[in-house]
Amino acid sequence: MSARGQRPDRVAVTADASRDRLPPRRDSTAATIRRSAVDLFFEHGYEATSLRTIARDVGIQVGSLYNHLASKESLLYSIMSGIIKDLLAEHDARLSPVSGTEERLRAAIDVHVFFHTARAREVFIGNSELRSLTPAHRRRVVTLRDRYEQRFVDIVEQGVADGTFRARDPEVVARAIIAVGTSTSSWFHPGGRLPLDEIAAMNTELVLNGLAPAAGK
Amino acid sequence: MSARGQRPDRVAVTADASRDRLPPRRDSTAATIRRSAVDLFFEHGYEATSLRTIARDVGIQVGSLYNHLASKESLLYSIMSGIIKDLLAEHDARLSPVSGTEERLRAAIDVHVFFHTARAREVFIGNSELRSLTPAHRRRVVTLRDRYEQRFVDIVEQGVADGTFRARDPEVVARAIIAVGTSTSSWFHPGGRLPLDEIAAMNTELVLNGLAPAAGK
Amino acid sequence: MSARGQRPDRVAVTADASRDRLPPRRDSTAATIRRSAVDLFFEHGYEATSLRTIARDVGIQVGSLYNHLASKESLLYSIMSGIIKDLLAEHDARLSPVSGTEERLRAAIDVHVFFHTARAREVFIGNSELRSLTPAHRRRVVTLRDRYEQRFVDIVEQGVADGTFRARDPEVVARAIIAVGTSTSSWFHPGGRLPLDEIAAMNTELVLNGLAPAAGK
Amino acid sequence: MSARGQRPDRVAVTADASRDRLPPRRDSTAATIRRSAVDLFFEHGYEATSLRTIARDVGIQVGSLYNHLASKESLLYSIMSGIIKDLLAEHDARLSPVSGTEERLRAAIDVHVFFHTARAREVFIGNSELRSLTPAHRRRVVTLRDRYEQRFVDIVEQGVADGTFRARDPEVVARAIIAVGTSTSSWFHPGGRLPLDEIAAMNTELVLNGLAPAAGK
DNA sequence: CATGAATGAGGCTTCATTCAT
DNA sequence: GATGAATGAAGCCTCATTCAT
Repeated sequence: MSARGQRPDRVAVTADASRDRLPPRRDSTAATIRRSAVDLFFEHGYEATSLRTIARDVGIQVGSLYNHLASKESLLYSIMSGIIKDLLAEHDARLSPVSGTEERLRAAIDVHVFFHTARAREVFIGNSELRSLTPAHRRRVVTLRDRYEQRFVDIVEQGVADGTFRARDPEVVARAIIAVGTSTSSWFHPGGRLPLDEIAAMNTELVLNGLAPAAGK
Repeated sequence: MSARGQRPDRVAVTADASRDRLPPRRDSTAATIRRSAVDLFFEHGYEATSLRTIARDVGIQVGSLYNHLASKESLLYSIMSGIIKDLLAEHDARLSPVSGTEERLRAAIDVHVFFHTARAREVFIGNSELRSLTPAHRRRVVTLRDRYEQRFVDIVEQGVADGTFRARDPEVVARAIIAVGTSTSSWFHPGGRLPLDEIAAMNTELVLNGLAPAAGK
Repeated sequence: MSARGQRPDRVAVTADASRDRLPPRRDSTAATIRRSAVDLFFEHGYEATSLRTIARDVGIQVGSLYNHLASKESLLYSIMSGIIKDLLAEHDARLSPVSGTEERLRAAIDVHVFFHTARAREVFIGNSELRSLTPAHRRRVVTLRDRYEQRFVDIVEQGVADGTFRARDPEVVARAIIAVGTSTSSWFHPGGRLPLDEIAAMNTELVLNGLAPAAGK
Repeated sequence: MSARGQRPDRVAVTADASRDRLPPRRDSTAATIRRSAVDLFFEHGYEATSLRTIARDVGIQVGSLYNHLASKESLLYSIMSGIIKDLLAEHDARLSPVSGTEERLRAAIDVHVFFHTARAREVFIGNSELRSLTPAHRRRVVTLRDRYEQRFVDIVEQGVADGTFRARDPEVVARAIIAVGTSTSSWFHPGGRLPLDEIAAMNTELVLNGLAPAAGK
């Protein structure tokens, strides 16, 4: 709960790596499009955002977009699958060296909150635009999301098994934990009344207390 | 935590009674439209739902819709403001006779979870379509939502004041509590592995334990 | 050119007689509709005026309009044929006692200008909405208009025959005279810089001078 | 009044040259749209003309129109402001070398009549569709029209000042002159009983006689 | 790679008209 | 006579997508 200050950037770094892969030249048009799309999908929603708007934001003509993407939906899919893959990668990278059950849950919540805040717009899209995906694409994204959720279930189950936690149903609890962290990203904004690491700490505390075996009624 | 079985219906009664009337015959066209809209907005989103689709679902011509509504947006607004008003009413009705702080929080979580599950589709719309409202309408809905959130903040603050709860920041905690309950409605479906009242109980337990003063570090 | 003050009302009286024919009871709904239609057709044009707007102006529902009219077009036709019939009647009533050629032209211009100003809105509609009539209705209105125009041609021809006027082509001149008077109604408004009878006098003077045989080059 | 035969073409040249080019082949789509719109607005009026109809006339899809115009109203505005600007330019070009007051009025009437006849459809639109313009656009067109009218007022005032004309009110007279010329365009059609230059001559004669100082009463 | 024009479908909304009550 | 709801057509405009240049 102490040295939390340096984490946000670490999170952000990994996250955006995918964006400028092999040729680290100046910003490719494709990357600019992706960034515009994230902003606009976040602000107005996928359905309410037209390719015209994206093109205007990027500074090219609508037709030119098709040199960089196959369809509007494929653009959404690439954003949605990208963000969840990044989240999984971040989670795994951060959790792999941690061993104690409680410490693992702390770390998991931590990554979750910071990632959701650092990349709030993409995460928001990831949570709200599932309906607009092709069935095939939707299935793939849902699979990734389930995989992430399972990470939390595993930790809670492990904790229940080794006596660290007390929980009637690890799945329900895992979802509650995720919801707490996710919801933070929807109202937190930098420069507000409280700094992010303090909010994260409170969330963690609430959850860990809630799971503490001694506290049972 | 005991006699929780009979509550769901009690909750649902106030608001959508018309929906589950026994003879599903003649209902006012306006009510049918509203019901169709709720279903379709929930399933495909407001932007992705066309009035054509609603009209087809209702069984009238598109133009005929305008005998019952002023615009597509006004339909959305009436749904969104309606659900939050119902929620507030339900909360107040259920909480008014309860006095102990912990009991009040229990009751609040209870109403929240059951309401969110009984009317999951409207609630979901209420949480995701703010962007599609007119600025004026958006402001009104946000005001109502803030009012509801404040109910939880008040309870937590009261609990902190009288020593029932321990919380560093009542606002953050209130939001976490709401998020836990709200999120349940997005994955729960009747007939699943667990009954709703059990899930609600687990959420309540998690939260109350999390706030228990004894559990402090 | 002297006692012109009493004429406007005389003109107006005949004109509106048709409106409240046999039962001089309180304003029939039909008359109210007609008056609203004249105002709205004048201000926004026939095509741009919806029956909804007329109904709102009258204070009834759209459907109720059909208790008083057969169709939107028939409403227009009744206005258009009514105004031209009134104009013809006015012209004939005023001209019948006048005998000298120049005096007859003076009187004709006079009636024309005052009628066009007293009932400017209907006249404007009569001049601009021919296109919106049914072919059959259009033919009838055009016939009436031609009949009115012929009144002026007759006077000019008579004047040319008896040496009062000099004109190469009476038809062209007659149309010019009518145009001068008609155009006045499109810019004149009571309370402006000049009173109507003075404007009419100037128009008459211009035309009579233009036709004076002595003035020929 | 002498060599008037060659003028019509001179008048028409400036503005609509493209319309009567010999090979009626490939024209820009934008120009084709404009031409269709002029024809259809003239024949049925702006409100009664749908973009559907224009598109069909041009031979493209309705949506494709929007590659060439911003809105239906902007199309109307471009036609209306274009015609009055052309008229002003034509007037100035033709009047600039003429010096005598009477000669200037002759020339002005001449240009007016021929322009109004050569481009009768656009002029008609310009005179009848003001109501359908945006307030801002309407203001701009009205300003241009006032400027044109002022040209005639100036000439008449000059004539009154130097004794060439006799007129009680130059503004009223100027409007009468314009009305005579404008009205001609509404009934004249080539191949009729009289050639255009003869009609124009008669109008000019009527007006000049009407203004002749000797003819005073 | 970018452009500009075309497509065809569909968006929300308004219209005149009809008709049972 | 008035009402309110229904119809079916049509209004203007925007959309994602394609393709020749």
